[in-house]
Amino acid sequence: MPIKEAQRSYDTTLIEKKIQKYWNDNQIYQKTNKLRENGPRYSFLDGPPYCSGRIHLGTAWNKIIKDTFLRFKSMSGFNLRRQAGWDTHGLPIEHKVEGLLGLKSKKEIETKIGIDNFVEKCKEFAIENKDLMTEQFKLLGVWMDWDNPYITFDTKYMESCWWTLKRAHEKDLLINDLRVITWCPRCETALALAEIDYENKEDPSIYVKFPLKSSKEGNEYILIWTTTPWTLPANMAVSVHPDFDYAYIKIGNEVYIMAEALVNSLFEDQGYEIIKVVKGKDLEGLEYLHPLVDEIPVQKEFEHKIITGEHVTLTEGTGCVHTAPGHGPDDFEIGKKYGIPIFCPVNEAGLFKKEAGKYEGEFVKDADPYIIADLDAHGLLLREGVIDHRYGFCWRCKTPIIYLATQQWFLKVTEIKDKMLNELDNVEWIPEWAGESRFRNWVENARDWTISRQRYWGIPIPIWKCESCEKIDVIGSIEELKERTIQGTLEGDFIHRPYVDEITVQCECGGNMKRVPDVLDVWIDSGVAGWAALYYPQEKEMFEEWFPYDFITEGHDQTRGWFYSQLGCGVIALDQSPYKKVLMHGFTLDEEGRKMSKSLGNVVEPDEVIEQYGADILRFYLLWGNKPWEDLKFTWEELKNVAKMFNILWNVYVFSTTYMAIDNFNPTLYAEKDIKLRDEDKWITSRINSLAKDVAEALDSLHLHKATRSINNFILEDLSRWYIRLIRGRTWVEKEDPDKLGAYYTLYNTLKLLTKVMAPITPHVTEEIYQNLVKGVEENAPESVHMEDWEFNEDLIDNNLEKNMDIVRDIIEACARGRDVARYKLRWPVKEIVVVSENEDTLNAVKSLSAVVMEQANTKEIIATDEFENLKIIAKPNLKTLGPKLRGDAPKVMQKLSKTDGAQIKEELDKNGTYKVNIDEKDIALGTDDIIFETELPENLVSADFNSGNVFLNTEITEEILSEAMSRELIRRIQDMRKDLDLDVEANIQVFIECDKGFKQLIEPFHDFVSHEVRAQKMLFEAQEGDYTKEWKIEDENLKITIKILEKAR
RNA sequence: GGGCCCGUGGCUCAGCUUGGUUAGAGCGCACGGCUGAUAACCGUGAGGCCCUGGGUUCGAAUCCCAGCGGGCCCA
Repeated sequence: MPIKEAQRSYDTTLIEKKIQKYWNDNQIYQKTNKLRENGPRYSFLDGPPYCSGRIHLGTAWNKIIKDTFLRFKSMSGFNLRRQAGWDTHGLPIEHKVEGLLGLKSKKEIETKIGIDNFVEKCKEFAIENKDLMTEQFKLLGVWMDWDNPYITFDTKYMESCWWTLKRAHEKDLLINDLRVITWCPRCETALALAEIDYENKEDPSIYVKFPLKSSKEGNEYILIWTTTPWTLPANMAVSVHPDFDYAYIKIGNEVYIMAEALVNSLFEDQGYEIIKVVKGKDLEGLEYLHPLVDEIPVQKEFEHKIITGEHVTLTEGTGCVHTAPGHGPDDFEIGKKYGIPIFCPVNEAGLFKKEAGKYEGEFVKDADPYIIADLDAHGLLLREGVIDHRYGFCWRCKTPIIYLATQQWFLKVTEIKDKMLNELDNVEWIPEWAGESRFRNWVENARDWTISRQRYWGIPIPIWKCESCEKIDVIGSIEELKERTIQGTLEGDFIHRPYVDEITVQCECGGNMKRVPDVLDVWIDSGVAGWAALYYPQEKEMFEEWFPYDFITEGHDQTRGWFYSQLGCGVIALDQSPYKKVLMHGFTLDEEGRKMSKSLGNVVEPDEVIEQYGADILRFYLLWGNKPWEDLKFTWEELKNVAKMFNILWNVYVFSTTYMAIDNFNPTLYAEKDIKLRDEDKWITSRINSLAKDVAEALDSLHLHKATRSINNFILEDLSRWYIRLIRGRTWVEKEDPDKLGAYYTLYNTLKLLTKVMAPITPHVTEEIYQNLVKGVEENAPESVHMEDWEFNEDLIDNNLEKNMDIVRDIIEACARGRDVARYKLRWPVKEIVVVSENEDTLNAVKSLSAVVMEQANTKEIIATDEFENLKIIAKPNLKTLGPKLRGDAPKVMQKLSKTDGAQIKEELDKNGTYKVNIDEKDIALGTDDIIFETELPENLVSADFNSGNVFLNTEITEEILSEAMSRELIRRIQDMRKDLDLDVEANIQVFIECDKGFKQLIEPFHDFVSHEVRAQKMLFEAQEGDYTKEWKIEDENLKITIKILEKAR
């Protein structure tokens, strides 16, 4: 099957559909993997996207980076593991399903439809979304093991997760503790730090006076500031910094205690008097009255004192910090230190409990105004305002989080932190700062990880607690569970809630152990992916082959997410980091640099882009627009730009196949001796091999932007703008000419290597070209470009030739500029071009590539020299010095000089230091300062600069030149007419020309040349009937051209 | 308040690691050219306090310090 002429236009949709079908029908992905199965292993772990329903541009980018790198690795001979992964559990799906089922609260899940139905529904939803998203990824051309992914709800996967928890327990890293943690009152569950989003929010900002007990007159107060009035019911103390200065200030009849440094910021406009200043530690132990004792009777039972703590700052507020150990981590810590009861009158739904007295039943945030009003009524509200500040929100339901003291399960990350930091040293980060600075900083500040969630759709926490002796056991496998089960069945999806809740196991003490009803934080789910995806430790073989992973890549949000959870879980389970190399990539932003979000309405869907431009163009663009680790502003304009480049590539391909098809070209039929390679052929061969080398380096180091930019530059500058231009004439030759074959042969190999180089980035269009071009003629070639080996020939790289060509291009461009200035058309040859440069490399370049220069500059002769002798040197008197000296003789000297050859004057002046002028019988000696030399271009010469010199073009029009120029003008007209007729390139014609005798004479010497160029079997200067006649004007010549078609288009 | 990243023509970005001729592309704009790759393509031109201020240096877009602005993460 020979090379076929390509479709005229680049139809991405058609090509991509066709190619994807080809891959499917022929199992190309499977065959490609099989081909490499004995190669060195390279393991990759897919960060599992959440099954939310649709992929967005960021997820697309993520998978495209992965796909490109992995395809490159595959072509480089590696045996890959590239299993896709899916994150399925957790709140987001629970929310969606709650919505679908019309449930309004957590309670309704249990009361209205039951946990079993709810969990089943969540699972269905996840599967549905997984399938939808898989299709979307496939449209992008992403090759992964889609048929065999790891899924976090898979029983075996969850089993590995349980094992991890057991490991944690064995190492004493799993604890149950009362702590203040971040809590979502909407979802009624604990949240980990990684599950909190920060956004700006308006809150009340109030200053409250707490009356001091010791005050005799009842007019002394300690002043506090808070933005969460609802935490005041739980106030148990006020913290001051032991070393700061605190002032007693008097305003009117009242005395307030606050940090001296902040007095002015608060009371600047008021008259105040500082009575005394004491250290914070002097205030310790002072008792005050809770401001809301009337509303909250329980508060009467507690003592309220001033305590000291280092956490107090002077950045805002009063330096006296309202302390509620039930509602703040710092407060909790200091409360424990002072033995203050952890009073928390708020329940899991964020409603005040009975202990909150008057506020019972109220949602905390809604109680703010009542509390403020009550404070005001007691005369304890000093000031009230509004503050706009950053506040944490539940990352999925966007409810403002609150802090609550609850009993939760934790992983003691603080104890393994050092080990994690150590392991970090073994990981290679791209860019380096992502790991060395950013991630390291995050790990250094790690806290214990709250892993229990009071929800339903998740991996059940594998902790069983004895009803009699309260001992806990962590079950690490299904086998273990089976052995110890007293009650419950281990069938179906027993490992999920609610079924697992019914399984009770035997305690050592003989008692009955029941499962702790929590599920795990979803970040554990993905954190264990490294071995859970390999079903370790239940199965060992795959694990030994593939673990740890050579490479992962995710967005910078995963610093606190997957990069972290994997490292933590890895150190807990296996004492090591599960990954060896990480590329941290950026986010996709909109054109203004804003995050893409539904609320802003600026979301760009990958499908939308594919529809308009195709997956390949999207892929190339995403890897081209920016460095991978920087955020990418998505702009349609830039996409258009990339599309343009592909159009040009396609044009090159069309051009090539057009001629190769006509001539039935087959590169396998020729030996070196049958073809003639010109310098430009060797040059483009060198360039494409250089490109392959550069791209290999760029891809391997994940500098993907460098790869795409090199490719872009090669296609536009080297291939399209230069090489195709240089070989045009040769492709037009009709016979079996070694020179033409040289061009085809080179073009063929260049395109072939280019498809390989681009295959990882744009897998469809390269496959399309490969299938026609390469598979058309090379029977033994692999079935797919993606099964080709990534290789290039270093021996074919000729840096010197590349450098010379650069110089020559520069010179040819300068010639074009010169012609432009002289209004001398490129179609008209020039008599001579002189390249002048003092740079030897430049002169050598011109000499070695003179054929290229002559043809492209369209000149009859080319001269390279270090000095241009044809310049006319003009000597002029320097009137500044001569005027005063010569007075009346000055004009005479001027005249004399203008008549003498400047070069001669210069020569004499250089030799003797003076030049003598004879005027009116007397000699006047002129010194160096007296003469100014100027150079002038002789007539018919035009000059232009290039990087390392000048070119001079001789634009004198001789009879021969005019003759050739007119012939070329004529050719252009006839070609234009052929195009009007939409003739096939190889169609033959007859041409009849009516014109002046003079014009005919000019054309006569080029009769054969013209006929050949326009494929005219006959060209006569006479009027005859034809298929198409058109009148033209060339310069001042009027003529009429008639074409007669000899062969109809095929 | 802390950590990290970014700041280069109107727009999108190279260059910065390793300081050195005149800071490069593309888009857009203006002008010109080409016409068998042609619903394309090519060239020329205008357009830059390289965020600001200090410092190091013979020399700074590049290195150092401080600040400003933006982003992400955290407190």
